[in-house]
Amino acid sequence: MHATDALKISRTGQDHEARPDEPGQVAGLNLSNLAYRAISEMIRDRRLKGGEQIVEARLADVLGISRTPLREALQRLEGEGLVRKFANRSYIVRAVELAEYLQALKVRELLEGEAAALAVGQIPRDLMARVRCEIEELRASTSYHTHSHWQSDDNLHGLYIEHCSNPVMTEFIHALRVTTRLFEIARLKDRLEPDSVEHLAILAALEAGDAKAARQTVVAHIRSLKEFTLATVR
Amino acid sequence: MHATDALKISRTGQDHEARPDEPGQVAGLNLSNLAYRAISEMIRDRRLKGGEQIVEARLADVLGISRTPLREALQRLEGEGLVRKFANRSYIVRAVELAEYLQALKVRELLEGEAAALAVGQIPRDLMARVRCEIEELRASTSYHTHSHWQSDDNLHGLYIEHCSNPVMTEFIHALRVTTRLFEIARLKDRLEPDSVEHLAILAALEAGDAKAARQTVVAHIRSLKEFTLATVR
DNA sequence: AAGGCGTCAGTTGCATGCATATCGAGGTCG
DNA sequence: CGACCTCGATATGCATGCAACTGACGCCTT
Repeated sequence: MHATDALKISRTGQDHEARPDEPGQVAGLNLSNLAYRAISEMIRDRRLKGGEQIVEARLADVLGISRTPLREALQRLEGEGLVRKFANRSYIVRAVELAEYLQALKVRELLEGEAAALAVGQIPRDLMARVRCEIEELRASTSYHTHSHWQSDDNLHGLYIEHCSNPVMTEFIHALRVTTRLFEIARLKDRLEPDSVEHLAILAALEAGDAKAARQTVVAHIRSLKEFTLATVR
Repeated sequence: MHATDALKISRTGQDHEARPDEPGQVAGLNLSNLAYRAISEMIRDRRLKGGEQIVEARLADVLGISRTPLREALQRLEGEGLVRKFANRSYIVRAVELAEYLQALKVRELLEGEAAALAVGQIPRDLMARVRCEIEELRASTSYHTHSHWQSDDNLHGLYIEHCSNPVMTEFIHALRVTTRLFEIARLKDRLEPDSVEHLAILAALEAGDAKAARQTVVAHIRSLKEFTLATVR
């Protein structure tokens, strides 16, 4: 009847009896919020797959909370576009199809290109050095883990996304990247080598302080991603 | 203790677009949704001002519903960024400051320019003709109404935003336009004449099928808006 | 006079219970 | 045999009640 407690969310990190005087309430740590984060993560990790139906009572039980905060979390996710609801039916985890993926890549090309150009000269050198190390380690590694692939990807793109001096642009690019990541790329592993090469090219342009090259390498990278997808899909 | 019923939302209204199995149907007509739409409109119409605190019980009473669906609506709005909440305090209507406004305009410049170029040749001529009429009527009118100013603005920009063949781009531009509209422009009325002129220039480029000119006139229009704001602010 | 503490009103957080809508299985009638 | 109706299992929609938290005010102590 009861799900294992492993997935349950909790304010305390452990089970019962919340400690009321723990600070760190910047984000707000109520059940709605925790559920929001948990579900958000489940979707990104594909523990909830695109198109899957969400049954409130069951998910609430899995998370160990009642339906009320769960529903609030789902509404928030709907506002962000991670789930949708039709008529009076269940929530559905958003599924990104090829067409939408390509459309989002097109927009990313525009925005990320601009962000890269704007970020030139704004990025701490040690940060770039660290990301370079990460890419090289990943490339040299004998084992492959999806998670570290995505992480390195986030870190590289984050370099210019976070330092373009335009928080609105930063936010929108993040949203776009969520969309593209929801599209399940077959044979993602085959992207490791081209990703690494292209990422290093972007890094070189950023380190050289060459705005034109930064924009151009980023645009080329995103186009390469599009070509790869089109090639593997057909 | 009861508010006047004037503002209350209701299912029974003439909302007759409730086709049972229309494919695009996302809305659903439950109280959460109605509250969502009502509040969304209140924010856009500035009946709820930026920075204003939202007291759940009171707003629920005004809308004639209980707190539960109201809270769900607020969560959704938070996902969309129209309201924010700090720690365990009340929701606050989002206030867009000058800096964010300018950042959003910068992004709009990029995206709307591209959208206009993409939309060339895709827009029904009669639609363009109608928008042209509207602009000319508005310009010639002796009275000024904020609402029709915004409406004409929406219609003109909508021409290319809706017909750029990239729904993802469409959606993001819409979100950006919500952000910029939340910024209260002082002396908006003084924008009527420049808006009209610039809108007609955009229209001419679209009608002529000149993609380069379309992008350029749109970019110029948005830059003009920025200049105007900077001039009136100081 | 200044700082600590209790109290209270106002507010949000959440579980619960009941009303209502949906879907499918199986029976009925044309 | 198929269209339609019924009924029950399963879902979602929402109001309500109560617990917990917050901020303000005033009293008490020092």
